[in-house]
Order: sequence, then structure tokens, then C-alpha cells
Amino acid sequence: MITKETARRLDPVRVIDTALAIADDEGPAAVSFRKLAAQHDVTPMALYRHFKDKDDLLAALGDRLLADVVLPEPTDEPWDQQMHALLSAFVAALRAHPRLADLTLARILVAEPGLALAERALGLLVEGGFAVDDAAEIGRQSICSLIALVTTDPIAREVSDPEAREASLRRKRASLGALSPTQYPLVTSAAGALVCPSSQERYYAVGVDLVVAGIRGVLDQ
Amino acid sequence: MITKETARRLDPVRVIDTALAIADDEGPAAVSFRKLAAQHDVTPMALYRHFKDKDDLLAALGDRLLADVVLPEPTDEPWDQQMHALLSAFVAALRAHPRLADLTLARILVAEPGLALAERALGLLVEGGFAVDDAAEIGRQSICSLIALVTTDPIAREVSDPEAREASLRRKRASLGALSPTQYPLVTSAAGALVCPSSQERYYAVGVDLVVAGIRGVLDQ
DNA sequence: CACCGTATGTATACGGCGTAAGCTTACGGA
DNA sequence: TCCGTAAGCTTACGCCGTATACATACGGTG
Repeated sequence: MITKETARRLDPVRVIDTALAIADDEGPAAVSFRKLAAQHDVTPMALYRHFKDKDDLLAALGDRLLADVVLPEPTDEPWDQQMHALLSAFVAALRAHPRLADLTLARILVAEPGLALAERALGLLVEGGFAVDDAAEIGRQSICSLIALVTTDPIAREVSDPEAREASLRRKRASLGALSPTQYPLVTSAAGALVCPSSQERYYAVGVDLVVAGIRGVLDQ
Repeated sequence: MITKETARRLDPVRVIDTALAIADDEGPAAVSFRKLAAQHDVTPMALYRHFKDKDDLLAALGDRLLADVVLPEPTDEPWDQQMHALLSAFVAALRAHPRLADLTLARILVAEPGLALAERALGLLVEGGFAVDDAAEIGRQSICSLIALVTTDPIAREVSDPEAREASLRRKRASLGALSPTQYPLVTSAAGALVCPSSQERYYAVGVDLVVAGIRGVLDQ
């Protein structure tokens, strides 16, 4: 028993852990078999015993993110409020690893936590009055929007170094400010908000609200 | 005069043309300096005279997409209908190159056609009753959602070969169909719609409707 | 017409990447 | 004790972006 564990020097779970760490602070492009292998004192090719290829490894990363989604308990609130809670839970899990959020898309209908999420979402949409096929379509698009919400988070997306971050923002604001106010009156006057939302919490609140309001909106139309 | 043109063997515009072609049918990852150089009978390094680095080249690709957006003329329709038309025009341009749609995001507030789009969108949102800063936030999120709509288009995203495409879809449907119908009643019964929407036109219609309905929805709330 | 700065393309090289093919090793059951 | 098999290793190939240094030829200036 114990031997079985000690025999395998390479634990796929640990590998995913370090991949997650690398991706979180250097971006997903920085994850490489060679780097992972080095961090585990192993040959790059050793990883192929545990991951078919790089896509397989990234899929495992996606699964890992999905596993962190904690579904809210069903309540007797109206369907749209529960939908809001459900989608918020999804977003909350993705926010922990904003640069990797889009890895989840391909795994939702594969990994168990993703399926559970999908089933719950479809249930709420049907309860709201959508036909099953419409619910599927609306549900998928909502999920895509929320993934995009996280991957394009202008605050998390920025460089981590706060000093460089501030410089970058200042540069962007300046380039917008330099535009002709007669040609682009609104863009120039909204430069601040366009470059970066005031608060991250507000950013996500608006994002989820938009999606849920959209769902409600297309229902009676 | 003429010499000035004939002297430069490498026309950046033509390079972008071939980059676009490669990206369209092999995916953006397949675009490389080396491949572009080969197609233009030139050393890879020659491209660096025209593009600072690969990001710069991809930015040029994004600009190219944005240049194809044809803004609808302002009308006296209500703001939300005009918004629908404006966003539809944006989506229409992106749909020509679905795999590259996300290259536009970083360029909207830089390239002229993007700025024009942004200005018009802000105008309509303000006309609808949003404060300028709220309009900026809602506008950006709407654009992001629509870009995601295009990049995740399940029809365009599939492999081009229709035979392989059908096989892939069948496999996905089968894997969903194999799930326990008691555990995932809705997912299994909606397998068809989840895997692939019935029609591409409907897909995009629903997508834009969702976004516009969302905007309308958050306005009075 | 001669000259030269500058814009353009070239040659070479480095380090990194994914991964195919074949080999070695050592664990655990028979 | 022996051996099948799973795990890791070695080597190698062909990609990639791009830094540095060099060659060339165009076009304006004297």
C-alpha cells in the first residue's frame, strides 16, 4: 500500500498544483512540461506518463478550477435570484485563478462539478419558463459571458507589480485623454472608467447582474 | 515615387493578409514569423522591420478586424434598438474571423474604428439614461460578452472538415447521453442543444438579444 | 555625378518549446 | 525466485521568438 504511493515519485496532483502556481503568476503560456519537470526533479518526458499531452494537462487545470465551485443550496427564492446565486458561485471560483478561467469552458460538460452546475442552471431556467433547448442555449451563453468577465477582469489582468500597474494605467488614460474631445467627447470624459473600473467588487456585481438581467429580459420577449 | 514602392519588397499590409489567412484556417497559434517570412520569400528577421514583435503583429491583426466594422447610421429609433444594430454590426465584423475575435479587445480603445464604435455605444447608453461612468462599464462588459460569443461560436469553432466535425459532435453527444438520466435529467435531455446550437443565425441572434436585454434590464433596477 | 545616411533585408545564433521512439529500472504478484 | 509492467530516462527532431551584427541599395545633398 504505502509502497505503491512512495514508488511513484511523481504525483499528478502535485504537478497540477505547481502548474496552477506558475500559471497564476506568470500566465498560462508560461506553463511548460520542461518547467514542471524541473520543479519536480524529473525528466520532461516523465510527465507524459501522467498527461497525454499539453492539452490534457490544461484540461486537468480546468477540472481543478471547476472542482472549486461550491453550488449554493436550493432555496425557495424565485428562480432568477437563485440563478444569480448560482452564477455568482461559479464566478467566485474562477476569480481565484483569473488567467485560467477559460480553461473551464471545455470541461463543464465533462467534469462532474461542471455537470452538476449545468444541471442546476438548466433546472432554474426551465423553472423560469424556458423550453429545455432554449435553456441550454441561454445557459451556455451566460456561462461564456461570465468566463469572459473573469478573463478580461481589468484589475486582475494587469501586471501584478502595483507600481508597473499604475504606470500602465496612467499611460492608457493619457492616450485616451490625448484624443480630440470634440471627436470623442464621451470616450475622453469616461477615460477613467473605460481604462479600469472603480472597484473590483462592483465590476463583478455589474457583470453578473447584466447576465441575469439579460436572461430575464429575453424570457418575456 | 514608384521606386519607393518597389524598393520595399515586404508590404506590411500583405503580410497581415497572409497572417489573416493562416490564422483563419489553422488558428492564430499557427501564425509565426517564420511561416510568414517563407510565404514572402524573406528572412524571418526581415519582418522585425515592420512589426516590433509578435504582439505587435497580432495587434495589427486586431486592428484589421476592427477596420471591417461598418457602423450603422444614427436613426431616430429608440436607443436600445440602435444599440442592437450597433452591436450586431460589431459582431458581424468579428464573425468573418471567429478565431481572431479576441484580438480586437485590446485594440478597441486604440484603433480609430474601435474608438468610433466606443463613442457611439457610449452615446446610446447615455441617451438611454446611464451615467457616463456606468455607460463605460456596461459598454465594456457588453463588448467583452460579444467577443466571447464569437470566439466560442460552437459552429465556427469546430474543425473545418465537415466529416470530422460530425464525428466530433457525435462523440460529444454520446458522452452526454451516457450520463445517468436520473442524476442529470436536463443535461441528458438537452444534450443536442448543449453540444451545438441548431442554427448559427439563431445562435448570434440570441447572443446579441441577451446582451441588449441585459443592458435594458440593469437600467431600471 | 559622387557621396553618404538610412531604411530594408540577411546571416547566424541562442534558448525554449512539445513530443516521438526506444531504453532502463524497480515494484509487486505469482 | 522470476517476470510483467508501470514509471522514469535518454536522445533527438523540428518548431518557435528574437538578439546581434552585417550587407545592400535608394534617394537626397553637395
